Amino acid sequence: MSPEATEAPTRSPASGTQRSSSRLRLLVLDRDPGFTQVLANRLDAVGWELRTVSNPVTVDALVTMRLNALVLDLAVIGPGSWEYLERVCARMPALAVVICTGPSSVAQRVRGLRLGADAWMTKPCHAEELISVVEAALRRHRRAEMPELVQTTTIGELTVRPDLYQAYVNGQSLELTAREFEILQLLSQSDRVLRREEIYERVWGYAMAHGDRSVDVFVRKLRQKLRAGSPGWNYIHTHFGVGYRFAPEPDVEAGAGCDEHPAPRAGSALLGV
Amino acid sequence: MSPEATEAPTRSPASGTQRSSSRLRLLVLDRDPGFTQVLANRLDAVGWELRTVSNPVTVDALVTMRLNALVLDLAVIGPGSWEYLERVCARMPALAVVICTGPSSVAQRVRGLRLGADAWMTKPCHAEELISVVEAALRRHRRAEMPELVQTTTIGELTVRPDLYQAYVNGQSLELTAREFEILQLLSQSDRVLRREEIYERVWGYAMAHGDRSVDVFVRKLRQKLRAGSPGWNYIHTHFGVGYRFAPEPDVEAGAGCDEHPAPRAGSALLGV
DNA sequence: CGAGCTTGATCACAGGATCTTCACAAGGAA
DNA sequence: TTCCTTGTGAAGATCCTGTGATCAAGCTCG
Repeated sequence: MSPEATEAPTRSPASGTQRSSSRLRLLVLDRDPGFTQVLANRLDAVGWELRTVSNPVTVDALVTMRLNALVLDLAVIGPGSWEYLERVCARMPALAVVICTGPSSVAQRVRGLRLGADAWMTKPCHAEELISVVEAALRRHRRAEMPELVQTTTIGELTVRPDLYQAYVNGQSLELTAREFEILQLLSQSDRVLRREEIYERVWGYAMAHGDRSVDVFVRKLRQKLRAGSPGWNYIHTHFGVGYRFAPEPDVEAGAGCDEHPAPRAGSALLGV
Repeated sequence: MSPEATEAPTRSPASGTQRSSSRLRLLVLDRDPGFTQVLANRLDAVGWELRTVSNPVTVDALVTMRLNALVLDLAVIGPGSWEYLERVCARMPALAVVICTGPSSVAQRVRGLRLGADAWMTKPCHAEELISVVEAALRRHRRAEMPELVQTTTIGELTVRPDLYQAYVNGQSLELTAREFEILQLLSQSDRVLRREEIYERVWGYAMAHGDRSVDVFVRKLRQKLRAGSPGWNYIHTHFGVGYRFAPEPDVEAGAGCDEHPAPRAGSALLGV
């Protein structure tokens, strides 16, 4: 087989970005409690991680927060806000910055945008609109950073490389097919039991027909290849009547009595539907 | 054809490969002559290529224009403007879209942004501000594309020269056409598997139609020329069900004991939503 | 302004690789 | 035991990619 399929290239691609699949992190620098509260409620529903601060924050502090987006009221910064904005944008080019501040002149808005802000909203404004503006800005960023999101992970003897759409054991490719890889990746990313319907829907993209055994068949193929490449390990566990769970465990071949209940990870199953 | 620059294509596909050098192309769909005139004067000074149209334009027509940005007055489209906006954004994800229209409700603005617009300006507005908003939207793209080395690189026996828009082996030109070169450059710059849709979008500049085989055909032509110029090497690898990956590898033709190379397996994307 | 050449878009077909589907065996639950 | 769920193996249906050819559009050169 072709070398590339057989041996995992050594170079490490995905220079791990921090913002993996976690929730979007947004900081709001604003003093209006009412405004931030409304925003908080709305964002909570959307699932974003919101942090609100009403006093100036140093640029370095912002950096350590690993934000995805920043909503800034220039009034909070006061004089020197232009320099501040410029430094923030220069320091974190990948950060989505939305200025949300009181009445301003055209010249001011132009200046803000030229310094690196992605959008300018004038207060008072509707929370929903602000959110969609932030979303629009993030959409661009995400598109730009897509390639960075792939991160190779290693669990047990297994190495999953999304950039190559392949899994390896000791640098040896498992020769997974597209679908097999997707399922393995999905399973390896969650440490809970996944129902067949869930797996099917997330991999195939649409609802599973009643009685469809595709997932079972693929799990079998996966186990086959995993066993071949990494004998002595058990990766995919069956939860009778529920689905499958991924967790690397050395085979307790010999009489070791208790083989059961392998570490009930947090948030075990979802229980019956 | 001359080995060197097939003359930098007027504009660049989204790949931004050479976008940096060519003028930005902007289309304004608006009926206000005064407004567009002011804009024209201003943009002329900035060096952008502006085109103004006061009647609806089909999405396909927009695609052929190879735009960088679009400023749209929804009033020009009339009923069905939402669908229009949606189709435009879906078809050209890399296009910067700014809605510049009359008075609107919060709900309308939110809807527009959610459908894919990058920004929303309310008329009447200042030309200078509109320009800076368009710039802000474009900035993201360019930033994403900046990292591209306008620098010649050599991999395997292959030398890619963006400055000449051509690839060489032993100083011998491969006589690639513009599009062939763009694809080769894109592939050679990333060391991961690229899905066809991704390749298409970054080279052609808009979304790939379902079932389009263009990428395959070009890859075939590329392989042909690569094989002709650099026999004994394998550059583009197929990942069944996923796409292609670039990696120079000497052909392990002869009886080397090792088995065949049945195309590197690979998993497919994480489903594209 | 037209002939001739180049480039890019589509098709149809062939050979494989991958998925689905089945029927049956094996393992759990009651 | 008896019913239901899951593991297995295999065959046929599908889907995917490589390839060669055709056609339209754009450009160059007379």
